Amino acid sequence: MGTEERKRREKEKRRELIIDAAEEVIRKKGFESMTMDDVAEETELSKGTLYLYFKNKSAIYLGLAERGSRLLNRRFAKVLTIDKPGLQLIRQMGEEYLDFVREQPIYFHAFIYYESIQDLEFLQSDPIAKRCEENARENHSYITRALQIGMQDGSIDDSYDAKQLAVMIWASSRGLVQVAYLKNSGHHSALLDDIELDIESMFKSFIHLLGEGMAKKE
Amino acid sequence: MGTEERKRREKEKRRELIIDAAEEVIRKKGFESMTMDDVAEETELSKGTLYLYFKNKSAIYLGLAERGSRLLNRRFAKVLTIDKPGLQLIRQMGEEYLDFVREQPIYFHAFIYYESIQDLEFLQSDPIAKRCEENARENHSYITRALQIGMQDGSIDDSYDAKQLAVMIWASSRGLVQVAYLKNSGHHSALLDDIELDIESMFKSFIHLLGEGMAKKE
DNA sequence: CAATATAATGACTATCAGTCACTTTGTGAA
DNA sequence: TTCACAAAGTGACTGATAGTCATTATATTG
Repeated sequence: MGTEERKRREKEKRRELIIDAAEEVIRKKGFESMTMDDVAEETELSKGTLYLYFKNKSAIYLGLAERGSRLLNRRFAKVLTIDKPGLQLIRQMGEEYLDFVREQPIYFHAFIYYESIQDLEFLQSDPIAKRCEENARENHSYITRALQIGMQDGSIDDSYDAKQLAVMIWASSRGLVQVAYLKNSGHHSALLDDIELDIESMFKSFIHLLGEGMAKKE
Repeated sequence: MGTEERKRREKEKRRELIIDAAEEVIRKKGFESMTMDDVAEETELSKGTLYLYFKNKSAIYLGLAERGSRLLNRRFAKVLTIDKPGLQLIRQMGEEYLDFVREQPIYFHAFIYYESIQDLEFLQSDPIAKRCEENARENHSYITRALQIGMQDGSIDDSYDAKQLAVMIWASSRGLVQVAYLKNSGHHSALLDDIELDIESMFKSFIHLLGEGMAKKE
């Protein structure tokens, strides 16, 4: 009988509901202020039950990061279906990343949280952490793919190593996007206010700069 | 009598000692695991006394960020004294940043912490937070200065806005440097391991890429 | 329907940030 | 030097909250 299977699916569904609730609580109270009691109330479960579905609070945050990285990957995958030069695809992915952070800042916060986890044991044993890792890998592969396309169509200098370049683009964009995140979320910074910069145009400018650097020289 | 002044200095000294202790505790136990009791023990003060010098635990972390940003600024200021083309100076600052994070990862962690603070009230009232802000501004001015030098000596394309470009360089480098930090600190990432990349060379490559992008075209 | 397994519960414990009534130390006037 | 007062220091206490576990409720199955 498919009881076994049904149970597994129901458990997965419940996990998703708990993550939904966590998202809702964070929307109301902020990321760091979320408590397990809040999530319990929001889900209408008891606190103890939460721990049947998630090892600890970290695991819930990780669940958010996993969901976020999945959503981001979906956007990137879509970009790859567009028929344009590789360099354009990279540009488009940058735009998507920025939009993503603006529309769903909670997930970006969860990424930051994920990266702050130092507990190796936890990172290697938890299946959600594993999926985060896989998602990061998938994300990297999309960027690499776009670069390879660009190298073939001549829009990107093929003397670079695509995989390494992908890491560079990913990491540096992350830095830029984080600035966007900081501006959006509470963290006020007079420096950023002063410099008359809407992030949008700065990001465009940055991608242009990268493009210049990557472009094939004659 | 200079009693007033002496007291002020002693208070400042004590604050520094507490930050020293916090650093030591973090070295032993990790950033997030530091407790006020730990710091109290390390300083051989009572917990209550800590609160006479720091409003709360956040303020101690902030103290670390302030110290860190001061040290980083010192490095950047030094670079500016070198007589080389602007583009070279930017390159050198990148190297310094990377070294800094490798040698003093605790401060970089404190930067991340600082950025995660959302409490506007606290950020605007706390004098240490103010100094962090000032340090960030100073840091930005060093990068801007190097860019301006580069624009004058022709090593950097002067069609960019120096201030805006400085933010872009700062933010993107931050992303790269963070990868270095992740590799060093506990956070294991199979993705980063797989791609045969020592950060050193990737960072060099990135600065080269930026350089290409910023370089004056004929 | 009874026996057993699985899921859910919430009172409880441990930890830790932050407080405050009390004690100790320092200062300056008599 | 001594006393009164102020400033600095203390640690037991409180409140919040992550995580546990003995107990209860529900589902499954022979």
